[in-house]
Amino acid sequence: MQDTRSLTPAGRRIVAAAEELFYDRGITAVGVDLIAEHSGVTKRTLYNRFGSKDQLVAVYLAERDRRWRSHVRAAVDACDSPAEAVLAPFEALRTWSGAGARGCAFINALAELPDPAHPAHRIAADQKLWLRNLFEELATAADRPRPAALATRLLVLHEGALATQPLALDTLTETTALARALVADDAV
Amino acid sequence: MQDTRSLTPAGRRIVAAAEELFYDRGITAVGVDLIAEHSGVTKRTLYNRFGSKDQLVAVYLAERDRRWRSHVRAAVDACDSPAEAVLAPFEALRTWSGAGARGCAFINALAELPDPAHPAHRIAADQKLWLRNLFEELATAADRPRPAALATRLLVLHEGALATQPLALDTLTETTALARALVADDAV
DNA sequence: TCGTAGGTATACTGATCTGTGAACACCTCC
DNA sequence: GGAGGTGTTCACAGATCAGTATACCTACGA
Repeated sequence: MQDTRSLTPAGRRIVAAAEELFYDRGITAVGVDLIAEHSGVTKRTLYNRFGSKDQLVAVYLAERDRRWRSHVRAAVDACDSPAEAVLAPFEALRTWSGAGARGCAFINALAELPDPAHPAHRIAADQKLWLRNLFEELATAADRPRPAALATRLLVLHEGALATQPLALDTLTETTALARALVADDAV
Repeated sequence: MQDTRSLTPAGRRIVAAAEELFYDRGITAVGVDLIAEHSGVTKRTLYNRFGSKDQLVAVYLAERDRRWRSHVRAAVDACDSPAEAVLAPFEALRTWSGAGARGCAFINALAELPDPAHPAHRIAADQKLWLRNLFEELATAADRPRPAALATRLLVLHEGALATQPLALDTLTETTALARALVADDAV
């Protein structure tokens, strides 16, 4: 859709406020008036920029997706070995959002917007598919056997750690350990 | 809270309609008028039984939790060996809801109701904790080493399979295979 | 026979939410 | 100096939603 950097200053502030409010309080629970107020902008401007709330939701998810991918890519680039790079998304998850333990923004969005025709569905599905393919690429680069199956397993582990995040069970360390074992041990 | 069997006939129909509608379309998106209409009951009766929509949401989640636990227990009891029983929740997940691929009702509820004071949070957290403890009990009964760590890993796998369910990637078979390997192989 | 519980029918209140209309101000670039 | 893009102010429409009020009906047990 639209790129954030091509937006006007007011548009960027709106997206920033939407990112925080939608994620923290839920999409349906947050009204456009609240977003306008938090971004110091009139509701009229919001509608002039984005046309509808649904469009703003799509921009919000696309922007979060963009930031997340960039965060993961940075973690991958920071790795020394290809084997270590396979685990980079888990390291990225650890450093992504310390306090804001509200789980995955895309899974949450799907929960609130059941209509498959909503643009949020494509964005969410694309994001997970992207991560799965990244896992497969990294596994291939690290010369792991059966990279496709390994990628699916790592994706499930990743989403499981993300989904159990709001439960305050501290599952990430155990999950990362298991992922490391999966990547290291060819037998499993 | 209230047990379903202690409810009046109209009350049971309301809970049944709420279960279907809340799960399929989302809690916030479904109004009390729609639930009353689908259960063939007046809105007045709904409020006489449950007092508020929040209360009805809590009853809905508690009832789904009860049904899910009973489903898992049945799968556990149907197993021949203790080692097989550790994997029963994954088998239960496979036979739980074939078509309704909307992910975990409790995670979805948390996404829509961010207020930690809402009764839904306690119910959801209790459900995941119950599953984790069940995994630990089953792992102990099957004489697996480090049952606590294994239970956490199996919980993450379970939640990961559930979270990726709406994405239509068919992750459950791969996840079950990994869980089986985890239970079988003491090294990992 | 009478009271009580469960339920119906219908209209209504008050709040909230998305989205629009119209007039006006500022700034930059041609 | 005019035009167009950006944003403001403020009122308002239209819809939806949670929850209430009032009156009435029926079955059943003491």
